Amino acid sequence: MHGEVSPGAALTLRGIGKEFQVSMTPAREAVRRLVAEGALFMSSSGRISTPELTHDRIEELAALRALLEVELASRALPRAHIALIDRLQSINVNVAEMVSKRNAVGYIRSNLEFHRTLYLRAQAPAMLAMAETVWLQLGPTMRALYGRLRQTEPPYNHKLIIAALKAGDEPGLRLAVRSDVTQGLKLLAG
Amino acid sequence: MHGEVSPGAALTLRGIGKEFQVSMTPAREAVRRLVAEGALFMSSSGRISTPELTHDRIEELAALRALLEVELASRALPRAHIALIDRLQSINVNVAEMVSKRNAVGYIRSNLEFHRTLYLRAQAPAMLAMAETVWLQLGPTMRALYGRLRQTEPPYNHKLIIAALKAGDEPGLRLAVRSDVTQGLKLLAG
DNA sequence: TGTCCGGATTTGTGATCACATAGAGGTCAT
DNA sequence: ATGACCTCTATGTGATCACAAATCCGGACA
Repeated sequence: MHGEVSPGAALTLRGIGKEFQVSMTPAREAVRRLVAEGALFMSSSGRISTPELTHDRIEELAALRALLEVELASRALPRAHIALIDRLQSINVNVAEMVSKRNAVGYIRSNLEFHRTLYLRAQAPAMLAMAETVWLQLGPTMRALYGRLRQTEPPYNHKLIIAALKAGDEPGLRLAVRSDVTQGLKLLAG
Repeated sequence: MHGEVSPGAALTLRGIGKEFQVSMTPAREAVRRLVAEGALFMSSSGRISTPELTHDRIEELAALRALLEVELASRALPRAHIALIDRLQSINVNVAEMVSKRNAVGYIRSNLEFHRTLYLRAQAPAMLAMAETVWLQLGPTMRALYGRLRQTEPPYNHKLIIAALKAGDEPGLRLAVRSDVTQGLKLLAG
């Protein structure tokens, strides 16, 4: 999810087992789960690798993010008190810091933390789980994306999101979330 | 997915293995996958059962269905040729037949086939997979729902869907799909 | 009659093994 | 130099086992 693994990287059950000091069995179960969630790809012969997404697939996943996350944000809005907004702002400082440090994994991690913190307020666990599944599928690809980020791109859309939350502006919030989710991925899919 | 198993039913790895003439290992992997997809519930001690959904969760899953399936239908609309519509109508005959026979599993199966056939045209595999995951989560609960169906409820919304497809009427299609997806589950969640 | 305790049984977990097959890498003929 | 072929290693699969823990079922007791 955090882009620590490159797209197309090959994995083996024995290798995973060794890495985490367990036998093949737990490694297999973890892999099966991740395959079910779309986080890993299993070839017809059973070989395991990180998926290499086509442009079409990236666009589709971006559309899914927009669909789900706009709804989650919208549901979180009426419950977003000042404490939440403060917390989002503090996470946003981290995001900016990671951008300036050009730390791709840190950027993705804190960016997703920003979104998750907001969506947790939506009280919609199944919907949040689906959004996280999409993040998982995009993980390896996102890293490739943020490698191309301009040097010190500020999380501008995040500021729009916070402003809309403060103002209780639902249309504005929906638009800001949609932009935030879509813009980076659009660049990559193009 | 088809409601063949009741909500809250307990399953064991050895039992599943015996049922399908395999050892525990493949049963475990299948179960892990289904747990990952939300189709099965695993207690903190690892016991496996079909989930018993709360009303809130049912409402949330219904909202997810609406969100995803409206989008899928909308994307399928421009590609819906007459052959597809014919096929939907023939599936719809099956749906009506299952309703009149009060065959719950058959009803669910053919109803989902109707939706899947339409959504396949959307050319959005990730989105369809997510919709199917929701169906999977609702499976056991849906059966309980359709047990309460009125005797010969015709698939009225399906006819609206077909009419909207024929007319190329996107707003009408979105509304019809939303109603079809929501109405039954609303009854159950209430 | 209801409650609590204790042993027997069920159940999931992780490890290990034999096996079939897919890839990788080298060899040889053209 | 290139492509076909072949061998050998790497890899996933399914089965089985030992083990720990949870659950269940009786019985004893209040």
